[in-house]
Amino acid sequence: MPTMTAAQRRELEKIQFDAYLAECKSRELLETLSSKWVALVLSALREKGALRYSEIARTIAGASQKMLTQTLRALERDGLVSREVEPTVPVSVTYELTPLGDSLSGLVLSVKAWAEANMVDVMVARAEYDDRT
Amino acid sequence: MPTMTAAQRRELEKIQFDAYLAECKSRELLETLSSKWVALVLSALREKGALRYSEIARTIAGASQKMLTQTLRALERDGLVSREVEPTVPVSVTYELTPLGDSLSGLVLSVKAWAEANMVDVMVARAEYDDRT
DNA sequence: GGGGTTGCTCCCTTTCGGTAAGTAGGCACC
DNA sequence: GGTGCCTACTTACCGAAAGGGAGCAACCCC
Repeated sequence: MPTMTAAQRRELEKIQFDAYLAECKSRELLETLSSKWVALVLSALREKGALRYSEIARTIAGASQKMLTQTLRALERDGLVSREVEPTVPVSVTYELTPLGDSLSGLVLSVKAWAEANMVDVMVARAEYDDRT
Repeated sequence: MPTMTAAQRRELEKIQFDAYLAECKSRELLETLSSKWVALVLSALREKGALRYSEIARTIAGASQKMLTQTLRALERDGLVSREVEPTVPVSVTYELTPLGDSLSGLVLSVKAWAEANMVDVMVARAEYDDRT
C-alpha cells in the first residue's frame, strides 16, 4: 500500500467510521487498542515519558520479550509511538509517545486507573454474584 | 467465596492495587475490561440506555450469541451491568448500566470514539510504515 | 405444533502468548 | 584472537484459550 496523497486523505476523512458495524475498520482498530498490553505500555509511556526497551520491560512486570516487542511494533506502525535507535554500545532503543499516541494514552490511562480504583467494588460484586448463584 | 463483611471491605480498601504488577488482581480486571466486546457493549448501553438482549445484538453487528451472553454475564458478575428478566411472553431481558458501570462506560466510550475519530491518522501512519519497511 | 426470545452446550478452528534458543554488532577481558 | 557479554530483538515450537456455528431447551400464545 503506497503512501497517501493529501487528496486521498481528504477523501477518507469524509467517511464516517462506526465500530458498531462488523466490517468497519474502526472496529478492528478498537480491537487492537483493547489489549491489556497496549493499555499498560501506553500508560507507562504517559506516566514516565520516553523509556528504553528494558525500562518498559521492568515497569510492566511479567511481560515477555515477545509480547513487548510485538506490542511496540504495532503501536509504532499505528503512529502512536516513535522508536529511536541510539548507536551507543550496546545499542539502546528509546520509545516515546507521538502526539497521536499522547491523545489516546490519557484515555487508556484513565481506564487503567479506574480498574485500580474500583477493584474493591468489583470484588464485592463478584462475591455477591457467586453467592447468589 | 462468601459475601464480604464491611470490615473485610475496609481491609481491602487499604490495599494499593497496581496493574503494573503481574500478580495483581487489578491487571486481571484490566484484561477483562480490555476487550472489544466489553467496550462495544458498555458503549451501546451508555449511548442508548437500557437495552434488551436482541437490541444489543442488533446494535453490535456481527457479535455471536455466545459472545454476547458471555460478555453480559461477565459484566453482570463484575457489577457493571444489571440484568432484569421480565416475564412477558416470550421472555424479555433488559440490561442496564449500574452506577459503577456508568462510571466506567464514559471512559471506554471515549476510547471507542477516539478510534473512530482518528482512524484516518492511523491508516496514514500504517501506510507510511509499510512503505518505509 | 409453529414461532419468537433468550439463552446453553458441544465441536471445531484459529489465535494468543509463553518458553527457549538463536542473531547481530561491538567492546572488553585475558 | 577466541570467548564472552550486553541490549534488543527474532524465530520455532507448543499448549491454552478465544471465539464462531449449529443445535437444543424452555416458555406460552395463537
